[in-house]
Amino acid sequence: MLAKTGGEPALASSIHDLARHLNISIGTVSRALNGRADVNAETRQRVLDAARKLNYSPNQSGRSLRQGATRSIAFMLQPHPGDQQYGEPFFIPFLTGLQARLAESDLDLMVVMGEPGQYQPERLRRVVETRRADAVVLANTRRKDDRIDYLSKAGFPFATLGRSQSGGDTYPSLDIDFERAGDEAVDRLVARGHRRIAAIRPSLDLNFGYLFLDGYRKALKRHGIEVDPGLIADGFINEAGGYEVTPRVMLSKERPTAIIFNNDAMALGGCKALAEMGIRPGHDVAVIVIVDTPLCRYFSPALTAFRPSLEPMGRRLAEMLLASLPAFAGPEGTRIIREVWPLELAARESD
Amino acid sequence: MLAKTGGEPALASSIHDLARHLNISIGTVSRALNGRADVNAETRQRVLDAARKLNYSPNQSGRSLRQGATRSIAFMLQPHPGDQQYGEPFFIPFLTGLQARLAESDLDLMVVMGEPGQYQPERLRRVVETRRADAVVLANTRRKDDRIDYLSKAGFPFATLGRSQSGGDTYPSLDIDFERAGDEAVDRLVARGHRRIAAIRPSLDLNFGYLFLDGYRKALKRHGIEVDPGLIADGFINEAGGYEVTPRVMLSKERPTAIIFNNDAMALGGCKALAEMGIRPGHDVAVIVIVDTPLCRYFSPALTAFRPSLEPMGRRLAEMLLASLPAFAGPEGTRIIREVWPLELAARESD
DNA sequence: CGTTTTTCCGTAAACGTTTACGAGAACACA
DNA sequence: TGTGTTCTCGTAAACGTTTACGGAAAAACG
Repeated sequence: MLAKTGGEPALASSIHDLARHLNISIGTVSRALNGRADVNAETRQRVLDAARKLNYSPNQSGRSLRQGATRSIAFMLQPHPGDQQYGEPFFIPFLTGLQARLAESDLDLMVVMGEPGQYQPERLRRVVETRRADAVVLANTRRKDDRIDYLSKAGFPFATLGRSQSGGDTYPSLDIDFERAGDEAVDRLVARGHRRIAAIRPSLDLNFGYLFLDGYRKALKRHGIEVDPGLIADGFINEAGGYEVTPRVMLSKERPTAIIFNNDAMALGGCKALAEMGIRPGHDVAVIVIVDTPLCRYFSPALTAFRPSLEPMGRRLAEMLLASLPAFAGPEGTRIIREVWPLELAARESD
Repeated sequence: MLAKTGGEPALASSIHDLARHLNISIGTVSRALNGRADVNAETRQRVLDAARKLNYSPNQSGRSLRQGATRSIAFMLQPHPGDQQYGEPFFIPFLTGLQARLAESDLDLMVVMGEPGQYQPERLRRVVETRRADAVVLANTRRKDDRIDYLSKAGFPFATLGRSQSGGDTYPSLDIDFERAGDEAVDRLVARGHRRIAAIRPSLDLNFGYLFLDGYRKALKRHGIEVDPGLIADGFINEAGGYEVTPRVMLSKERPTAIIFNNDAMALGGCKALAEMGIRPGHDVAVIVIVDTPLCRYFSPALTAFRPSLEPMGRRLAEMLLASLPAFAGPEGTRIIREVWPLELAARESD
């Protein structure tokens, strides 16, 4: 058994303490606290005052047990594996928005760490089975995603940042329009005279890698440019991956004049490789990054990138998740919403 | 009230279901599950089998309520404020280690988001008062830290990554030896012939900024170099901060030949500023970064940096926290441990 | 065979809430 | 004054666990 939080009176006060202190029943105290109608105005005020004075706040375990709901939402943070892998700064603003919207509905956000590199539902299973959260938010969705399969089979409510082929259309999802971003990136490069455009994306089954490539291919086709498999490369989704794989496309028989990176970390690694080959991004080869981070802006040369609005997306996904929960759904009942948001181009120096 | 997780039989089974199914009392079921001695071996096996078959796992709310402990530890992730601020990739490997060690003691890690930029204990208060966690881990400790004051006054168990002047010596803490890193950075630069060495650190009250500067000053003094206030600058702890503040030291009356950055994001912004001034890191000015990230390694030129071992630190701080909790303390009772870990130099191209 | 010990299990209380139910008091209305 | 309605509150059960206690049966011992 862990340390009880009792001992210091300031924290230990329960609804019973309030009742005893006021010479009133616990039922009345609870009703007063919860704003029920059947309690005298003066009594309610006395309860509220006493609650403040005794520093009362409800024990969440007791409340959860009684209500069958924890009033907390879990976000699964899934680090990529590998040495010195610092993971996903990407998610901080998203989480900020998510948290903000949940707080408005008096819900807590808890982030659970996934096993680095393991996209299996083990950590998730723990949350679900011990009922630590009422719903889950997933990110880094894969094309075929075990976590989604698990959650839908278990009938546990969830929403995802990113689409997947798993689970059907049974859950809310919000995604960035990677397809359009890939398309527009090609458009932009072609308009600037490029015909040999390389694409570098993560090798994992991450769904956005496929979406990006779809857009890339579609745009090339529209411009009558044949897709050269030698200009498409998959690498591990970090700096090392970009570093390793970029030379491969640059040593293609006909060297590309532009590269689109599907990930900022890969772009950094890729630019490092370019530098070692004596190739200057922005001069000798154009570079566009699909998801912007501060790195892109402060790199030299500053990298042209497509930027999502992560904080609003966090808010929005929370909204969509709540709309899918029976307890929160508005008049029109439980709705499953799926949205795809465009990215905004941040034109800088590298293309 | 939120969606009950009941409905799908696979998830809803309680200890009562097991008891009914086996024609046995719930007390016996609980004892069997918890490995108590006073239960027949055959009975235990039957219970275990049934638990697996009915996919039983204990309801954490019920358990927490009864035991007065949640078996979960909260980590407070405190984002920096500001537009497009992607926060703290730094913490992912640390959290991985923390989580791993906690899991070994069957404890869950939950990350709670702090209000961006607000180092006040509001979000913490919520966790503490509703007893959602049994202890807290803090990072980004400030010199004077309201969160630490709050937790110690409340008598709530916690540990910190990073030291502080608040709260006395009453809590376990693990810190990086920023002082020594600052010292060694100067040492290294002096050995390479530098005498005018700038220091750029975060302007917030973050404690490590002070420790770093202490080491910097001490080393300069040892080498008989007078501290030039014009070579020390504080900026906001992100790329923009480094970008803004670096020109200031470079335009000092006598230009520095080396810069030590106390933060990788600030270093990135700083190098951007240098590039715009036509100053090449590694050629025209030496650059050392105190806390290494993949960015440092893949930047061009690769930035010499001091690297902490974050994952082991996470494990270690979990260990220290557990040792301070009465319920986990070993035979020697409750111990408060404070440790400071050295950094390892990753010598690269920029100095 | 009687007594003591051990083994095993059931009973019930407790953790802190919320809430259905009912009852007493006050009030309105005739 | 009698009856019905409205306010306000207390009672008690329930959520799913764990655990102190006691008792019955079995085993050990003389």
